[in-house]
Amino acid sequence: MSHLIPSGHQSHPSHATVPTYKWMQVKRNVPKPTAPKLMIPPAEFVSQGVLGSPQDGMRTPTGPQMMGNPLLNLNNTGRTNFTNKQLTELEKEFHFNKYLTRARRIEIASALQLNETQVKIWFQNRRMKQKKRIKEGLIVAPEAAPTT
Amino acid sequence: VMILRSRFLDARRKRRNFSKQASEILNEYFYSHLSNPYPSEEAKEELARKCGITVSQVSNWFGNKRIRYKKNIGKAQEEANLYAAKKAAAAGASPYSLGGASGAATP
DNA sequence: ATCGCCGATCAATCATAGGA
DNA sequence: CTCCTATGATTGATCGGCGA
Repeated sequence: MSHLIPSGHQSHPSHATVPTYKWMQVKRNVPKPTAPKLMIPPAEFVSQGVLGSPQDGMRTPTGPQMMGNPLLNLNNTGRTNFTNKQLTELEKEFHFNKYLTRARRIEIASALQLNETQVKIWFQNRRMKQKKRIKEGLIVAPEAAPTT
Repeated sequence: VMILRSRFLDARRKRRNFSKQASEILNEYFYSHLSNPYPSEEAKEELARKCGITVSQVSNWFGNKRIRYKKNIGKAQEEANLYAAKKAAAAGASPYSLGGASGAATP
């Protein structure tokens, strides 16, 4: 307990201003402000994100920086908009294996035009999603699950 | 356009606002722990029971609350803060320990 | 030393509920 | 009923910690 005290302060002496705690200043290395152009070669449908967002912050570019594929459907915020085709394939693969091997990951990433990291992350998130669903009692439980 | 996609796939997105009382409980916890509004798993479970919602919903609520609070620092947020903080103190029935530590505005 | 996974969280967005 | 804001849920990606 020592890192949740307000930091600098700059509040106004008048009303009881609430101090600014660290969690309020947490900023993550959001992908990349993705710049200028927008291109959508295939008239494929993107799962979400079609609105235009204003404002965009600037974060330290030095980071995981996983992008490298110039032909990803990036959102103005830098977030990738997976196509239904990609999601369908990933979902299909997931039902086959909950975990991927390096080789399989490369195959899928290549086939779907995604980074290995994105495929890896997608599976990671997918596993967590399934775990959450099982936890909330929707869908069947794993298999050999000793309910005792 | 083909925005119809969601109609089926995201039907689950049928949202229902939490009860006024549940929101009250969540806000009370949030503002009384403003210095660190990250309830533990156990705390989330308790809040979930008291609010009659799931733990995931409690997590979603805090996640949204934190992000949205940050986006309003310097706005009516501080107002709501004082409001809730005082209210929580007055109620005095909340088993939550004041996490603030600092300020204590109780002259 | 490096890499994948987990658990939690972030941040942006979607879609709807509720109020003016 | 229409317009706009509040709010719950979803999800690609990040952060810190663990283990192999």
